[in-house]
Amino acid sequence: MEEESAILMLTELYKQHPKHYVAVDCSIFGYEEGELKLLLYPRGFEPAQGKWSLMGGFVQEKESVEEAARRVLLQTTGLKDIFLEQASAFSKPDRDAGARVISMTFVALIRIDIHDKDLVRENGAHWWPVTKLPSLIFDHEEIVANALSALQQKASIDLIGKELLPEMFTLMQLRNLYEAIFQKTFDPGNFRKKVLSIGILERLNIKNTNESKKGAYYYQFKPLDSGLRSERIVKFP
Amino acid sequence: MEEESAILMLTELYKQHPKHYVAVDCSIFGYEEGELKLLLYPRGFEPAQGKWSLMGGFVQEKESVEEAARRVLLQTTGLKDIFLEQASAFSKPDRDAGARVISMTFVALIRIDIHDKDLVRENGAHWWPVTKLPSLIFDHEEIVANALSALQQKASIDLIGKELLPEMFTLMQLRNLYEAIFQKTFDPGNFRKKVLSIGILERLNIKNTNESKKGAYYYQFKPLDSGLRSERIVKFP
DNA sequence: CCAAAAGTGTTGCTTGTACACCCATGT
DNA sequence: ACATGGGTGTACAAGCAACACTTTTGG
Repeated sequence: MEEESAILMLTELYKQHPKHYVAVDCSIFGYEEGELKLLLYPRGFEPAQGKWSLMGGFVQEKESVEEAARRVLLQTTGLKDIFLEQASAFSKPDRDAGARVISMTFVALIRIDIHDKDLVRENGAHWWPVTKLPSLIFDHEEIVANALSALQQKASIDLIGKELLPEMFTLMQLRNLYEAIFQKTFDPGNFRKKVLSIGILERLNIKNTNESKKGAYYYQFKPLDSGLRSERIVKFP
Repeated sequence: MEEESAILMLTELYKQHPKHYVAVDCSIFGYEEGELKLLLYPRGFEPAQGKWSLMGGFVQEKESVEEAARRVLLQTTGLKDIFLEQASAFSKPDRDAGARVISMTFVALIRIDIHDKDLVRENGAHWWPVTKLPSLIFDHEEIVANALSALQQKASIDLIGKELLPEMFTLMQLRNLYEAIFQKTFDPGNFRKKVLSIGILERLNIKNTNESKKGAYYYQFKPLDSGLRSERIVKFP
C-alpha cells in the first residue's frame, strides 16, 4: 500500500513532462555482386516525394526499441534472427517535417541470398550500392554515414561475414566483402593469413571452381558451440 | 499550400502512434585521489528510497537529447562545455517503476577540480569510486556498466585526460588515470614513450615536486589550434 | 601458352613488452 | 644511505606490409 501510493506519486511527477514520438530507423546492409548495399524505400507521398528513406517505424507501448526494430525488419524482409545493433539517437526537434520525432537508429546486416525478395519488391524497396546512394529524406544521409562508420568499427573488431555471406564462401569472397566495407583493397596473401590466424574459420573439402581457374576451397564459420571461438580481431584495416 | 496540406496529412498519420516519456541519464565520471569516480544522487522518496541513481531528466519539447543532457549537467555541476557522448538507449517497457520511460544514456567526463562543489552538495550528490559503487535504482547498474565500457573504448582510441585532469599534470598522474580506467597497471617507461609518441602533449618548464623526490615535469595538451594534433592512438590497453 | 586466382614463403619494418639502469632528492 | 619515482635505453617477440614465387587450369 505504502509502495503503491509511492508509485502513484511518482507517476504524477512524470506528468509534468512532455511525451514524444519515438521511432526506429534501420540501416539495412547486404552484400551482393561484390558490392555493399543498403535497402531503401521510396517515399510515395509529400513532403519529399521521390526521395528515398530508411526503413523505420514507431515504437509502440509494450516493446523496447530493439523489439520495434526487429518488428520492422520482419515486416520488410521476412527475416527473424538477424544481426541488429544500436547506433546513435537522432533527436533535433525539427528533424522530421511531420512532427517532433526522436529516432533511435540501428545497423542491421542481412544475407541478401535468403531474404524474402517478394516482400521487399512489394514495398517498392530497392538495394542501393553504398557508393551510389540517392538523395535521402530528412537527416537520413547523416544516419547512414553514422551507420557505415559503426559497421566499419564492428568489422575491424569482429570478423563479420556470417551475417552477410552465404553459408559457404571462399576467402576471396570474404576479402571482397571487406574491401567493399572499407573501400580499399587488401593484399590477398596477407588477408588470408590474418583471417585464418583467428581460428574461427573452418575449411570444407569443397572447391569453388566458378570464380577461378584453379578452384578455391570453401570455408565456413565454425559452429558457435564447437568449443573455442576466440572471436576477436585486434585491429583490421 | 500543396506542401502544407501534405504535412498535415503526415501529422495525422503519426497520430496513430503512442508517445513516450524520453529521459536522459548521465554517467558522470571524474578523477580524484587516484580513483575514477561516478557522481550519484540519493533517492529521497519511494519507491527505492535509499538507493542511488544517475543524474537524469526528461527531454522537453524543443531540445535534442544532447541538449537535455547538457541542461541536466549544468543544473547539477554548474559546468558548461564538458565532454559528453551518447552511449546506448535503454527501453524495456517496465524498466522504470513510475511509467514507461525510454532513456537515452550519456557518458560525461568532468574535471572534479573545477566543478561547483556547493551545487553538488546541495543536491545531496556524492562521488563514488567506480570500484565501490552502491546499489543503484532500476537498471542503472547496467547503464553504468555500459558507460564504463564505452569510456574504456574511447580511452583506447583517443588520449583522454584533458577532460578529467587539471590543466597541467605529470605523466604519472596521466598513467594513474589510465590505470583507474582500465583497472590494470601500465609499465611507467612504456606508458611514457607511447603517450609522448602521439605528439599531442607539450612539456612545460615547471616541475611537480610534491609527488616525487626528483620532481616531474608538468605536461599539458597542445592547444587545438596549434597545427598538427594527430589525435589518434591505434590501441591502448 | 598465358592470364588470373590460389596458396605459401621471405624479408624488413614497426610496435609492444619486459626489463635493466642511472638520476635526483627528501627523509 | 636508501627508497621512490623520473627518465632513458636495450633486447626480444609479435604483427604487419610489401612482394616474390609456385601451382593450377580455363580460354
